[in-house]
Amino acid sequence: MPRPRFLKLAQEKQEAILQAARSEFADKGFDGASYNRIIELAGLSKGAMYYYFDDKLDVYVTVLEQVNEQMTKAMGIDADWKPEGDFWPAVREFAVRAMGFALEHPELATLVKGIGSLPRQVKREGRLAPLYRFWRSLMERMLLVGQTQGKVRTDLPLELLVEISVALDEALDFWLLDHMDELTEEMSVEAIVDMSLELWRRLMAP
Amino acid sequence: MPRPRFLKLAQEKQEAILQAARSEFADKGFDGASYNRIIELAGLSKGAMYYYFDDKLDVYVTVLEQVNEQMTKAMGIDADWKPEGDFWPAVREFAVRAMGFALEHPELATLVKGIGSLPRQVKREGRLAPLYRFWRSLMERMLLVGQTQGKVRTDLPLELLVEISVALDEALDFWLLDHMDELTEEMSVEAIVDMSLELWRRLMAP
Amino acid sequence: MPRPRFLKLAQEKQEAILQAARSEFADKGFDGASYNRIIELAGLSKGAMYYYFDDKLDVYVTVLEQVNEQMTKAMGIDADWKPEGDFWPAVREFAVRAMGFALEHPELATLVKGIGSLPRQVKREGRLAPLYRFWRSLMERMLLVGQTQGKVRTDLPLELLVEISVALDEALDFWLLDHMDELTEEMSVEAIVDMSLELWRRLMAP
Amino acid sequence: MPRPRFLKLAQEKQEAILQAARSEFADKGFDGASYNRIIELAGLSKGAMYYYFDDKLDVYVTVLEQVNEQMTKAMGIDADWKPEGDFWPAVREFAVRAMGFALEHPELATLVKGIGSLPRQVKREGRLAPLYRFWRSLMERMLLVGQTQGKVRTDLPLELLVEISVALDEALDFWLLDHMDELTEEMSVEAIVDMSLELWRRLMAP
DNA sequence: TATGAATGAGCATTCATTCAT
DNA sequence: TATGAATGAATGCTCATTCAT
Repeated sequence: MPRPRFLKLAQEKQEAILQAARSEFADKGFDGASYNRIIELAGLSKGAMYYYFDDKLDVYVTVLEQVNEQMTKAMGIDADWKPEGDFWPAVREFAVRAMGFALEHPELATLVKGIGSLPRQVKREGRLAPLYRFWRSLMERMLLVGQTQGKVRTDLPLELLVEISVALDEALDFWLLDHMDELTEEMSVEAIVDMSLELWRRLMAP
Repeated sequence: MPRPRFLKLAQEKQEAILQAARSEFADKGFDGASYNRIIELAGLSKGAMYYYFDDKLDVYVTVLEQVNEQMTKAMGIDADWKPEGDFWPAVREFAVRAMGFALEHPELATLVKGIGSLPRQVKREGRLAPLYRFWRSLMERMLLVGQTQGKVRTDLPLELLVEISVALDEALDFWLLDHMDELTEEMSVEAIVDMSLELWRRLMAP
Repeated sequence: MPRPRFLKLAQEKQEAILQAARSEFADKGFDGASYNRIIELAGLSKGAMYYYFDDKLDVYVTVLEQVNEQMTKAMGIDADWKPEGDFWPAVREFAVRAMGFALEHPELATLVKGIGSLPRQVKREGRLAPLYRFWRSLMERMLLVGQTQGKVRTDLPLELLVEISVALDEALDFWLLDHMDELTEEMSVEAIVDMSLELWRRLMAP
Repeated sequence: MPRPRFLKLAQEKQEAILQAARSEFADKGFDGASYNRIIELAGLSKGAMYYYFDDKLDVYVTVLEQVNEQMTKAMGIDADWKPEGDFWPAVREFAVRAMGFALEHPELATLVKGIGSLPRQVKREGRLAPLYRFWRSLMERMLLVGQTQGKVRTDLPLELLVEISVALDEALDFWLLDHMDELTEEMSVEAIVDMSLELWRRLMAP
């Protein structure tokens, strides 16, 4: 965790540092990113950065946590969120908000996606684990509610449903990122979401 | 491309070099792999390696090309392959062969999957592009045949269908890799393929 | 010397700081010890530590001085101590007490032994010198008394006698540390002391 | 071990590199020595040094091995050397040669003494172990011969005898190093050796 | 009195690549 | 054809100390 010192820094300075890290990590992924470059970009001395953060991973996690916080805040959810009322409409509402956030902050989306390619151990056991599990468990809880309401199939392992749901989501994001220019003109966020949900519903329907 | 000189080498020597590269790349991915280690493992001199190959990427691509060749050979397909006869049965036949190959050569499967996490530019523009496109276009041609036969939806862009098909495929592979131990005892390759195809069919059905 | 400020601190606080330093120095030696780690362990600020002590060496010396004080107190000797009465019995009494202390506080013993491996200059000229000389002069005075009583040889330079006496002592300590487990069961402290003294007597006898 | 490449270097170059390492290690010990400084002193690029040696420890060990070789060569002994004929005269002959070497190459003596202060594990288990054991076992074999001839006591554990023998030896070396100037004028090497042996004989006599 | 932010040289090591031979 | 010596910037990280507040 960033040492508390970091949190006492002027907001602008914190943001400058995190921005430097964010763009480097988004660009190159965790391994590819150069901590030295981040430090230089942030305009700090070596020592200062190690005064604020334990190490490279610490900065990475901090960046992701911040992104996560922004995202959940923007979407109005927390760690216990579950769809309420009818399953599919509730999910749709959720998806619209998520998509909206992703479209507004593509860099952050890229960043989050980077987690996927980390070695298992890192994302499953270390400081990154809670974050990694947050989204998986969110999806899991959603699917469970769906199953309870009889809207989601129960013939496959839940874990598999989560895995392919995440994959579908990523693929769609990817594709959208590539075709953003052409799309946003002719399709509304809502239309995009509906298309995505239609696909997901196909996979999950009982 | 490997300099022609490489192809003049004794088969065993070629294979020794590629084997070294293969295991390092499969283990660590492209970025993580150490070219030095590959060279050492291959048992030849620095200079020799640079005599045979342009650079690290060149070796990587060569390895992938070889894997590709093995794979297509084992599956009895070529660059123009298309399903013949009824769409879904033909696809199933294809999938069984693909899955069989992956189960027999998990290292090679890992290797191929590594491509996904390369920077776009590398895989879309450089020497890697043809390979990357080979499978995409294979999938594309398959889907086209499906559409012709009225078995695959035509309301979404073909490219999007390809994207999500690939993603689903990878997610399944990933999950299978994780649960191999538990599965192979109770499920046959065919059963696994059927489960996968059922999912795919859901997405692709008109 | 620790700034007088340090001595005005509450005893507990002083002790907490010294304890932190003691364990780090005992563990890693002077060079190997991290001053940062000591400060962190002591639970105070960088500035505070530099407010109380000049630098790393200052803390080290202070720790050693404290150990020395404890040790001399426990052994009931002071800077002017000399054996009284018959030489060898008096020395034996002294040795028993010393050995007892070392067995009760092995960490402190380790600490003291660390001095030996410091660069000459540091231990002979700087702030460490008095301490370093304390024990040497103690040994010197003991030997002088022995010579006066005709129990210690006079054919070699006193300084050489001191040197080999110290070396023998350290070697025995070392060996004892290594074989403590096996020994303490079968040998009493007194027996160990007798063995040590027998060796020393051989070297020193006229 | 130094990569074979190193051994193919021109003698002068090898020697220049080792000389740089030797003086730095002799001066500062293993931990204290800066590999960077050695490299700079040797006039090599970073990469070159790592081309010749695995790492810092590798260089250190190489230096010590070379010293060892020089020393054993100069003394005309090998790994199996044992005193022959009457014990004490044979030992004396050996000691004269050893002392001669040490007086001629004080730097090398310092170097060897540095081993003592390394962490146990390093000197007992790693690449350094053989060297460390060479001298101990030499001493051990000598003492065994002495015991066989009835010239060395058998009432104490051999290991302890070795330990205190080594310590005595080091203490004498130390002292001699300090008083070289005053001594060499008035005492011959032989006289010094006799003094040393007299001390050792006292400790070892039955 | 006391803080804790900041420094920046230093550490050992790895990297892909070049090039004279 | 083939070698292997050589490069030097780059890696993430630690260090004891200073100093404005």
